[in-house]
Amino acid sequence: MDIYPDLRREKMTIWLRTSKHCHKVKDDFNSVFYIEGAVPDLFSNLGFDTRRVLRKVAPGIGQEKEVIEISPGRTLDPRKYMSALDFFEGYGKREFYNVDLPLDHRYMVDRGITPMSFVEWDDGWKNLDDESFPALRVLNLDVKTIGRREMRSPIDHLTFDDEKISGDEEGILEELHRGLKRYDPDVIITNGGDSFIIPYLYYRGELLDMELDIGREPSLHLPKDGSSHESYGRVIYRPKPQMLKGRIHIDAASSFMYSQSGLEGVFEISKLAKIPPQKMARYSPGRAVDYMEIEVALEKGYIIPWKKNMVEDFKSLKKLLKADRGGITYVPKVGVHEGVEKVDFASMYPSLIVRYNISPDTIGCNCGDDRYVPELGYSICKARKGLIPQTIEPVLERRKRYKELSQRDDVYSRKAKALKWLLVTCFGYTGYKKARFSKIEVHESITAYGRETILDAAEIAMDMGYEVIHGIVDSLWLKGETEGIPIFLERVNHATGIELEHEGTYRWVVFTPSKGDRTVGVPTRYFGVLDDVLEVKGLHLKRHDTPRFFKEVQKKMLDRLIDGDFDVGLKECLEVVKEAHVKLRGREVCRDDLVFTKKFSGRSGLSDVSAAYLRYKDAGVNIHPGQKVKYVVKREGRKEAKERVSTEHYQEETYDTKFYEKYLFAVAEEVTAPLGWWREDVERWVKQG
DNA sequence: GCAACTGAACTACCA
DNA sequence: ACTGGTAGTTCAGTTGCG
Repeated sequence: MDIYPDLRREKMTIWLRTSKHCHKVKDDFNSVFYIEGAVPDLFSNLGFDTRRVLRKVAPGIGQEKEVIEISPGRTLDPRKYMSALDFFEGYGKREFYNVDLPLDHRYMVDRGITPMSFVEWDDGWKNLDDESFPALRVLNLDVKTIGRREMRSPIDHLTFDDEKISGDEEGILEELHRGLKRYDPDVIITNGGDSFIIPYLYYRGELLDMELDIGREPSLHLPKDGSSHESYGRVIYRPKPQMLKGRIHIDAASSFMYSQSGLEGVFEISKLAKIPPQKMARYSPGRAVDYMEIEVALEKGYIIPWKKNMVEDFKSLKKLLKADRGGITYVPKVGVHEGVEKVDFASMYPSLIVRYNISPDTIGCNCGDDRYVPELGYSICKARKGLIPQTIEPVLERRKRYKELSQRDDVYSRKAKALKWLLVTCFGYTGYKKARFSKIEVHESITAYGRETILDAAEIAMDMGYEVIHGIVDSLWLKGETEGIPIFLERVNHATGIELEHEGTYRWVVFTPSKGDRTVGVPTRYFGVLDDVLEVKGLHLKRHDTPRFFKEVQKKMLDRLIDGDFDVGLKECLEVVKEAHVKLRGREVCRDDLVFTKKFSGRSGLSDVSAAYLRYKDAGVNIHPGQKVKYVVKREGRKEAKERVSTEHYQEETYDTKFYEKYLFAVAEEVTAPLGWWREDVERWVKQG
């Protein structure tokens, strides 16, 4: 169930679930690795077996290379020895291979087992090859504190699934202990367990001198800050993971996969990528892609060089020099369109990767049996299947199967969604400079084929008499007959080899104008009624930083337009704005409905966000870069944080009506402008009428 | 000395 | 620690005017 290397005893620990009990087994794993050059004394002194071998280096095209294979004969993390070697010999003196591969993953690859699967253990593994997941007991655990959610506040009550546990603190914790013993859950789901709940419960237990085990074995859960890191100018905050032993703790608040695709999604990816579920819950889809590519590389007999950390990050300079282009974006025609069809390519980039065999080990091959990438002219091998296509192809097939099954069973739609994230990320990963098998030419080639594919589709559409209203990357908006779409799809599928799908028919669709040039449409902001369902993209309503009040105003406005009568609908929209305006002016809006939620990067100078950060700090709450802050604007532009914004820690009800009024008209304009009513028109109407 | 302008920084969404 | 493309707001420094 959960597998981790126990380095002290140098064994792998595996948790197994039978119908009745949970068992722990231990196994040895010889973590073989490779180095360049002569055998260092260090390794012979340690008693490691060494021999010279020939191996291919991933993800290269090239010949085999002579390296030394080192067999420690036991479970150990080779990286420890690498740093020792670096210390004696000087940094970067030789290449290392297979040293930074996750041990639990390697173990499973080696033994042919996967997490969340049926196996037999008899001092060795037998995989029983069953696609279903075992039945596990799942517990939802939550805690409510007396006062603020912090370590020093006592427990008010616990929620143990639907059961509320209250009373004095000692009683509550004893009841929790008994509950865990009795129910013996395999999975514990929390919301904020990493950042708070788990270390908090252990801390409260400690204060009362009580023994508390939330896992099946004791483990340490000290309260500790998480870490912030930066990627492509974005700061991301991760709380310290609180991993249980023998149980799977999933914190919904720090699990992208769980929030996107539920428990089944996490298990699905865990199984596919051979990552213990407790870890997978906290990993990004990119990590899963990395693991899957490692497995394929190992299967192909490659040795994998150690990807050391990049030394410098010349981001701006690199960006300037970079010729890499992304997907196609059209400039849509502003305003209302009727009789529009939406079509899009199913998993376009992954399908292109497979169809054209785009991979770091196939590009620039020039073996004679290759094809050439449009615009760029790179050669790609047709003869040998590449590492990336080999990784993706089964995922594509599996997702297709799940999508078909998802009509009948929600479980499959969740699994399909998890796989979708894997596929999307797989493309991004090819252009990510820190990724193990990234290669910029691969990324360029995928987008080049992508542009060619959608342009082909647009051309076929125009040949068939459709007007191309809009297009982004892999989607097209076409004005014309619904009846012709099936034939159109067929022609495109035939011409491009990538599956185009009919997303639906719009009753109407509206593209919003750019603020800079009111005659020009914006590619990623539109709304409409697609197959009788309101579809909204990119508007304030869809932004998580928009205060609730304005989301509701915009939603109400859009609801008035659904039936497609824009004369009546527009007037009703204006009424909605007017009502909201009166409320704002009269200070009748609840403070909580005016809260902005924005990410604090730690860089911004004198901004609302940094003012909010200062106010959190004053209240004794330290916000890390990458975390979000919530605030209400008290007085726009003031220098003093206290004057400028308020946060939840203070009883301050006041807000800047002028500022929020402006915001209201910006939100309203987004809906009315494409219908001919600009901000000043709305403002005039609201204030006079 | 202050308003107006401008570019960089920041935050967010779409595919 | 996935990508490029894009919008729109705000910050902070510079320019222009009186």
